Amino acid sequence: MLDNDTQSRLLQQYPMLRELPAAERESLHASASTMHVPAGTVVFDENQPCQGFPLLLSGSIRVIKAAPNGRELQLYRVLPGESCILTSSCLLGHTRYQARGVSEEALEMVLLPATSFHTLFGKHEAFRNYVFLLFSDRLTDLMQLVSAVAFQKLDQRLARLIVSKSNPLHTTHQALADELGSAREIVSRLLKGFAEQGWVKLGREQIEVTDTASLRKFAEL
Amino acid sequence: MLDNDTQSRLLQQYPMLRELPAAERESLHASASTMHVPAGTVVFDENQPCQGFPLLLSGSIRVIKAAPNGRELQLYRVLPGESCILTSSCLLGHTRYQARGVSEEALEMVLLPATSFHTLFGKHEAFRNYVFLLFSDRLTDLMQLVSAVAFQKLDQRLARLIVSKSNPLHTTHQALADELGSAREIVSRLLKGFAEQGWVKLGREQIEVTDTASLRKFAEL
DNA sequence: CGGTGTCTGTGATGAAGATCACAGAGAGTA
DNA sequence: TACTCTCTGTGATCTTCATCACAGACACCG
Repeated sequence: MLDNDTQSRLLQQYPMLRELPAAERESLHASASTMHVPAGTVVFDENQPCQGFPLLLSGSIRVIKAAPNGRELQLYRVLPGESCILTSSCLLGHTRYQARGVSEEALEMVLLPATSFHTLFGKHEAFRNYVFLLFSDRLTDLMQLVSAVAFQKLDQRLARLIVSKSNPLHTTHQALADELGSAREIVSRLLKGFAEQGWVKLGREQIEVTDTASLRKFAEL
Repeated sequence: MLDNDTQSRLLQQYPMLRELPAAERESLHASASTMHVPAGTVVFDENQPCQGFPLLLSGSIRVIKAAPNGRELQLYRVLPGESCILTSSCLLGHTRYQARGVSEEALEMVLLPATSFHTLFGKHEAFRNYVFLLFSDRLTDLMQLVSAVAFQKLDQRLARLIVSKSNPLHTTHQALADELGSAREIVSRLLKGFAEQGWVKLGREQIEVTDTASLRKFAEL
């Protein structure tokens, strides 16, 4: 059961829920539950069956593939207002998770039981369309990712990653490496190169982009 | 308008169409058209808008990402009974193709106009579920592919590819390289290695697996 | 202040694959 | 048979990236 505050925040993050008839929304509120998860928690993991459909209110989830040797690669990131498409895939395809989800910051989310998800999905076009749009976006992302990993050099991928974030960037080289599926040293060296070009200024846990134009050009964006 | 023979073959390949009410099936048959495409044709290409929803009766389509330098990587293959999920994604997300589709053998297919697709999708659960299952399967495939490309060595990927095909394998090294997103020479050398292990026998446009067990084991299957 | 842990810089070394450049082998065709 | 294609084998070389091994830098905390 969701309290009033949560209900209104849910509607704010997921406007498509407004299109549901009031009765349906009521029963959604009744069957759902809220969850709080600290940062760095494994929310779901490879080969796990899927519990329910999460609606993120705050925080973010990194969806990653982990390699046996400890390296990892980020597939995509789930933000509030989105939902984990992997979960939809599990629920609809009756399969198991094929990747790992880790909370990046503390999460606040509403968990919709599988049955409610199926009901909503079967009955309401708005909900279906929402899920489908997410699906289709993720598919696009993944195809981009595949071709980036297969054909692009790491320096370009790194440049792209950096310009895609908000400017003074607070993160570690290791985190960037994990996002790219590479090793920390490589990222350090490449960043040094960028700095020598005058494109960025480096500091501890900080990267400041000083020449966005050149960096974008290099990233072929 | 589809003729009777085509209609029955369509139902054979796409059993879920049987679950549609007869009237709906009629109008589908009326609005759809058949298409024949020779082998090696680009059926759709990156950044193209999407025309309609193809239902494959025979032949197969390779869906690939092409790199600027001429190399390519196969994302997946569309077989009769399946449908191109990229197309669904385009139609539902109102985006453009993010990859290229090339007919492998001559294609025979039924093309459903976009409007019919949307009608079917909106009205009929059987059709929706079908599309969704495909979506979910592709997503799984793509995630596997990403992690293979990012973390696996080429020899393992090649081994896996070979054991996944029917045994005496008629294909060129170049074709295998294209499927893996690599270069022909590398594939040749790796195959030579497999042959030296006694796992395969090589001939012109032919690879015969002589020790499936070892090859599978090597591929970690 | 010193101690501890995390983050970063950097050299050395190695492995996997890409690229280039041909040579030779099969197979089809005039 | 000779000619021509395509397919395959193979060496040499180069780039990129991974890995290992530390050292220094910074930040926090007792």
